[in-house]
Amino acid sequence: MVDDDRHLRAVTDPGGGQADPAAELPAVDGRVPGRRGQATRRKLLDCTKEMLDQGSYRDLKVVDIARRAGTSPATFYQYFPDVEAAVLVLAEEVAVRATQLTELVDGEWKGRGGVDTARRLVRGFLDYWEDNRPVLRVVELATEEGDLRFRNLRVRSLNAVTRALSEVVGQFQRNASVPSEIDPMATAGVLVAMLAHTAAHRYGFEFWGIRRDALEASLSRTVYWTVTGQKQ
Amino acid sequence: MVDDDRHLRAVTDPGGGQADPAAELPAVDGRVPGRRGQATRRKLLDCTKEMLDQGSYRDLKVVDIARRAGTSPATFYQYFPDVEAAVLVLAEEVAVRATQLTELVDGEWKGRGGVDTARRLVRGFLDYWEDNRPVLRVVELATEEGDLRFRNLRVRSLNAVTRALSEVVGQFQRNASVPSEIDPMATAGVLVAMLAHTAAHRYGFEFWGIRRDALEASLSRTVYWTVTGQKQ
DNA sequence: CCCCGATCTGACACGGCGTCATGACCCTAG
DNA sequence: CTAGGGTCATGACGCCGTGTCAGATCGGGG
Repeated sequence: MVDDDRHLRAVTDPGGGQADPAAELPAVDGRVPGRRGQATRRKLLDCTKEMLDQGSYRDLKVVDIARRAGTSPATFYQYFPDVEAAVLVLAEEVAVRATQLTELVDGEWKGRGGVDTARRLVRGFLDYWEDNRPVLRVVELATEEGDLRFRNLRVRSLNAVTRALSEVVGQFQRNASVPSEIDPMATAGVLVAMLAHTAAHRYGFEFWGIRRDALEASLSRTVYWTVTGQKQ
Repeated sequence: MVDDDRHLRAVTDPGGGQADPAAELPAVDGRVPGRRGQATRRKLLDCTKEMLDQGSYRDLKVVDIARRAGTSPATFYQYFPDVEAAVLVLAEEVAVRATQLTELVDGEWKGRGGVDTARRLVRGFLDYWEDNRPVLRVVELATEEGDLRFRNLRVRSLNAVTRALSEVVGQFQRNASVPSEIDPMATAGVLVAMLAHTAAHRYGFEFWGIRRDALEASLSRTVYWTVTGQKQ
């Protein structure tokens, strides 16, 4: 109980390493690891990811990660307070890549080009999810379980796209194409929810014999209409 | 290892109790419990639900359920092979209530009435989720983790609504309101995904200051347009 | 080649899991 | 009302993963 502030210290006491905000200052027990330490830390992270690619989050044990990394469980705890913490770092890395989605919203939405923009956005979402499925699965999961760390992460990564989309909706609203009583942010949020959930459950759709083309088409159509308020 | 067929037996050997398909023949070790047994089983289920209402699924321990029910852990294992099994029964009960959603699709979709039908469907979804949030959370969770039992359950409950919606889309397609190259089932699936995900993350939306009214409005608008292919 | 901090790990206490054998309970036939 | 037999509950146990030490090991600068 006396040592209960270890994790806290790791967070509150940057130990002078705060200079580089990009490198998640990895906390051992308050110190910043050297070259060798960094390597093991990375190896542990990689192994965590590999395990996640294979089995479920629920069955992700520290022992297994350690074994796969060829170290002892104790070593794992040297770098992360628990499994969640390790996964959180992975999630952070994935969240950064979500910015690529925001860029897809920047494009022509008026007229025929709008359909293409919508389609590109849809493709981007499906691809992004495909590339990072295992980690995103956990983010979704942990968020739903009420974990604030993951929730904030999720909000941060989807916030940008949502705001961008909401912006576009707002334009078409001033245009009188979208009814004035509609809340642009709500609309954008709902669309993002649709994209995220569809992407997450894609293989569930294929189970019903629905191919990716058809999915893209339906999603694009709905996105385009909802955003622009216009028939394509 | 000789006894490894215990659970199997529970499933494959109805023991003559198959007459009532509504009563999930509860398996102890192959026998069907009597009055007292039924009672404890129910109590365990109820306590499981209560625990689920409070804490996360990950932290749901057999010990805690048993303690709350005022029995020993061993008793729990008399009725369920593991925690998942108990939750699955609860999920089954919730899934049955999903039929109420299908009924909401039956209604006038043409003209002004269609907007109301869409709105009622949206409301139904949000309410259904609100009423059964904790259990549905686990269904979503377990499905995403690849658990087939939960996945099938999820498919079964959402399948009905999706098919019904797809039916309506098909009508408007023959009407030439919806483009012929669109797959009705894909479209319906995408809409259901949107509704489910939005309902599941509703409190995430409120965090952004988006009220339920706005959410309903945006959802209804998108549903109506996508289904009917017509401006409201 | 030695030294010292950085890094790793064996050993341990703890707690939940799942499984028995056994005992308590209840109902009913005699 | 009481013994017998099935129903139900549980104490006790072995197993395994967690998280935490103290102490062993490593490896690069002096």
